[in-house]
Amino acid sequence: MPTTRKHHEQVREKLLTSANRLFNRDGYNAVSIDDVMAEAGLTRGSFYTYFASKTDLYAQSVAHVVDAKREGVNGDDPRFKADQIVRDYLSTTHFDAVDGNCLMVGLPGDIVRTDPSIRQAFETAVRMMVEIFERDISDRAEPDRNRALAIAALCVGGMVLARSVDDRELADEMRQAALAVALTLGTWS
Amino acid sequence: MPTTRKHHEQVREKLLTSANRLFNRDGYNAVSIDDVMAEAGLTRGSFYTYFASKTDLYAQSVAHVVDAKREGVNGDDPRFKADQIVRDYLSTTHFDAVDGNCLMVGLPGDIVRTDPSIRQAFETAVRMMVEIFERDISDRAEPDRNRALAIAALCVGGMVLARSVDDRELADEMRQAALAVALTLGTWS
DNA sequence: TGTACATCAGTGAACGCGCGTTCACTGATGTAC
DNA sequence: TGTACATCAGTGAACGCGCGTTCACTGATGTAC
Repeated sequence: MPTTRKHHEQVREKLLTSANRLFNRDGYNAVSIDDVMAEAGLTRGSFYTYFASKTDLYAQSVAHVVDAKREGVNGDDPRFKADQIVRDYLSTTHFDAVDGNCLMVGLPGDIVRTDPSIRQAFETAVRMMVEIFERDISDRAEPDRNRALAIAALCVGGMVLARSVDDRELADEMRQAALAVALTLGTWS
Repeated sequence: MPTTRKHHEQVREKLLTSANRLFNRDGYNAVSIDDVMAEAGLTRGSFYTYFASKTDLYAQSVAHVVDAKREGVNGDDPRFKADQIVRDYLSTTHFDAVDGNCLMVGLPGDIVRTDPSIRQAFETAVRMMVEIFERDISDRAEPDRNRALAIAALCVGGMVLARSVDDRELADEMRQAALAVALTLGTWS
């Protein structure tokens, strides 16, 4: 083999990480293939050595985040406890798009509707989140699954709404309300 | 005046209604100006007689829905009671995009971020919704506003997630969980 | 009432731009002998 | 150890398409006289 498999895997990894950050920050449409390649110091031509298409890159980005999360979930790391996930998700850091791990927020509805591979990637992500929430809901007397699903909806909806509104104060209020109610639902506060 | 002002207003109205349905069904990007004009039996050229740009059309569409809702809100029509709004929002009808009134679900994040006029239109919409929820929460003992905000987040998040997932069963589960928890929060069930 | 004119909705071709995708080619590197 | 070869990452120009936007022009209609 003229170029090593390891090298290929490293570059792919790097591209996924960049894509991840860019997609989350700017949204699917606003990120061009040039942008992603440039972050890795490459030009557009070699993109197709790594991915079949832009939607493929997106789907793989989602899967990449999920894989990273999955690894942490079974350990003791408090970052992967449900309440911390919710706090991170609805944090100002994620809101200001400095950093964040939810690709859903930036994806236009038309692409989701068209591409089943993306929907499948999201599905895995959603299932994992809901599973964690369900597992970590402290008080098990009541129907958990509904609450776990609702917490996921609160996170995404809270962030989408906060980001869609012009007034920063209203945005913050929305984030904080979503967070407060989500924590209550999980009986984490 | 060679062509009547009334005519202008009628056509504009028709375009907004079409745009509304199309945007909601297919998402911002997937709807072209041609599509909107075709629904009114016109060709693309005259679009700019009515709107300054595509984003202007979008912003006005949002405002149009808000105006329509606002009229109904103060009457006795049960369709404008908070619990019915939530039920409609999280209904299968809205999910299947046969009909629906939330333009937020179909708008890509990049456009929201770029265009302040759209964010302002959304802001008005969000404020109105939250206001209705707040007003109609039956039990006033607890902090209402947080709950009202959370209900809005639940609606949007529930629908976005349901639409982003490949498995219809999971999608239905998500919708129903969001609905159930939203109704509980409003103490409407 | 009838005629000339001004206005503006509507037309459809053309423009321009962004961007995903393709392609012929280069050059570095690992492998075979 | 050294040399020829095959492989494949990487390049950058070019293609093609969709679509928002512009523009010169037409034609219908309300208004002025």
